Amino acid sequence: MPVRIEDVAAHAGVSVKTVSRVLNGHPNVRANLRARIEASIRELDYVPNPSARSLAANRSYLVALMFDNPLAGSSYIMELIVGVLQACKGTPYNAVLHPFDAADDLAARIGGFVTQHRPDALVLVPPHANDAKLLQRLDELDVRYATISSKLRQSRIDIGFDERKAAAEIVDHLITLGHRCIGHVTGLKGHGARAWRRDGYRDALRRAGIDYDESLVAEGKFTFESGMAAAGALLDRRRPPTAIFAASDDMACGVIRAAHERGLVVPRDLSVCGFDDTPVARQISPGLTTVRQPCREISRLAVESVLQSIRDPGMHRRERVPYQVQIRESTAAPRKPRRPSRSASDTP
Amino acid sequence: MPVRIEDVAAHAGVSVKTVSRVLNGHPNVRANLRARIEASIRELDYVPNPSARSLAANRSYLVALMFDNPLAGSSYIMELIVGVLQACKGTPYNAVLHPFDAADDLAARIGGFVTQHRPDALVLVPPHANDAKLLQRLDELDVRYATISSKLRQSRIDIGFDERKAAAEIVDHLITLGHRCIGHVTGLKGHGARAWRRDGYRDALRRAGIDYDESLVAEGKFTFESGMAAAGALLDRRRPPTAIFAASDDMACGVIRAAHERGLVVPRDLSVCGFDDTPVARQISPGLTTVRQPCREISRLAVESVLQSIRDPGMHRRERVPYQVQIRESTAAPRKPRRPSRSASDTP
DNA sequence: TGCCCTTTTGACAGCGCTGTCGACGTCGAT
DNA sequence: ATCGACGTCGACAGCGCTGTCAAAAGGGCA
Repeated sequence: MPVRIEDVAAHAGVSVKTVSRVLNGHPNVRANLRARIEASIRELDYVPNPSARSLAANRSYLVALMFDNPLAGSSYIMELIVGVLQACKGTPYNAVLHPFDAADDLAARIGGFVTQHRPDALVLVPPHANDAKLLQRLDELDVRYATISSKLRQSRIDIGFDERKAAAEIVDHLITLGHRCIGHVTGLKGHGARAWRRDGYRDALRRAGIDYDESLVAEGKFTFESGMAAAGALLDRRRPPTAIFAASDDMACGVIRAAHERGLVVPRDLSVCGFDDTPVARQISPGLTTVRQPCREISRLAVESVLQSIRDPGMHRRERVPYQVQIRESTAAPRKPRRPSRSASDTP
Repeated sequence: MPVRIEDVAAHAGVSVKTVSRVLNGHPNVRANLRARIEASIRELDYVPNPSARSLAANRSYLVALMFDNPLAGSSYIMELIVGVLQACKGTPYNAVLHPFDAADDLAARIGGFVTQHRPDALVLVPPHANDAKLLQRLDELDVRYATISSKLRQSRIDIGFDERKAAAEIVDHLITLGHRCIGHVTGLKGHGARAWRRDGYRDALRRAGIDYDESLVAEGKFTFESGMAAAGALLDRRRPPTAIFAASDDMACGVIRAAHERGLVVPRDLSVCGFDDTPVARQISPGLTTVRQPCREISRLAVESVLQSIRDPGMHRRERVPYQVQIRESTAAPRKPRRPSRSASDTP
């Protein structure tokens, strides 16, 4: 039923092979011939059959985005997906999604996965992107991959942004507002994001000459509940922080919940900031001050890079894309001035 | 490099064709032969090459989920995706995602899309699922599709849930709490969800003997901003409602923002409920009372059904899956009793 | 046992494209 | 003018599987 490469060849008066060359952007086709063939393609509305292409060329034209299964539903992944789709648009590549339990031994199972789906390229996000054994196995299997925000040097193609600098910048913002006692809720162990964001927090304190107080740092796991629990511990201290920097928006929401439960009003009694700029940051009241993580751009670049690396296997790329600090209403100057003596009247 | 069907045939001592029959679940293979072949498949770790299959069988083994482009990033789509992936797991089918601007004339462009990607089945969500011309064109092209929450009878396979009943139920909840003056923020015109949820709102009022007041219904578009604007209008009325039912969680968040801006505390001064149970409903403070829309199950059923319809073209299916009303902290009894005379003291 | 009909199995072609390899044309250097 | 080197193009086989169709095997009945 549909038009085949053969029809195009006949229409343009050339061999099938030459049409194929034009389709695949091969050099060594004279310009006028190329133009004639391209015209025929347009005229006949020809689109190559992906299955036939895959079979003959022994490529799947598939890019697999692998992500952690329990995280499915997070807007982070959705944003990444959008970027991946953008990158595939206009190429013969298609995106396929593969949730994988991080609990499983992925390094062991990846072989089966690859022979089954034969993706031409993989895009890995944390925690998979931080799995050294997995990356090594992929190298052995000679499968191209790009990582996103991996903490491993091992990955030849990695896209991310300077999370440490961003974290420092947002903590700077709190310091500029006048906060001196700033709590931090960390991310999940093993994630690069955890260390980078915490280090940024430290950097900002150091620059401002504020002592780093271990007891102001509470363990989180990037989730709402973990943020709530961690904030509870911080707020129940004898001398609670006037501001809390949570390493993710979800956790920041948990912090706000914990504050509300204790009768605190944000930002009057507590400034809160998050990280990621997920949709909830905009929708919560007050709007959450946070760092806009350029997910779409990151995954778009990751896909573009990894596709490029198919042609140029030796390729390396380590790109940090620009981010943006989003100041909203959840951060404000602390209520009490630093010297408690001045404000005796405001406790009723 | 990898094992081919030929290897399996040799190992089992049968012809390639018989192995193919087993792979595709054809009848007319004697049980003992089938068992032997299945054993060989397992032993050799054989997985059929999808491209070769597609080419020979003239099927793509692709299910396309088409959604509206600007909506990308919504957790609704992400949930649907998860369901689609679940349904594909264990089948030879793969899911591909296709964002499409609803603004474009999809009915005209779908032909090109289909010849390009050759999906075996489509899953359509609103607004595409409500595009009569699109569905008609798909029928002409003989492409199987399933719709999700379509308002059109035309669709032979549609999965959804009883949104009208669910809306009535959540408004019942407000009435039971004692609210009599309940506002409603509608969804976007053209969506079935808009009409169903508004009708449910009306049903509940009617059952409770409360007059339907047109001026308590404000136009929304399912987005945060539209909810905020609509709530603003309702709250600035001479006699503002004591509760607002927004037709989506995003809009409910907008309602809460509008309330905050007017110095109102939720739920003390205003009860708010939403619809969908997106992640934000859990993370916002106070937690949002809403209806849990079983997205994953819906899309999973949609895919299962549409794949089934490939074998049985005459198939019809119109399934309503169970939903759940999620009561959280954003709804409470109204502050002032209905008779204003009793409460003279509480205005300072 | 022999016949016919049904069920089970296999030989073969071909899906639509690309890789290989060889033929031909073109150009510059000798 | 001759030759080689390179650039350009086409014939052909074959990627790994399934559809078609015919052959073989089984089964019921006379």
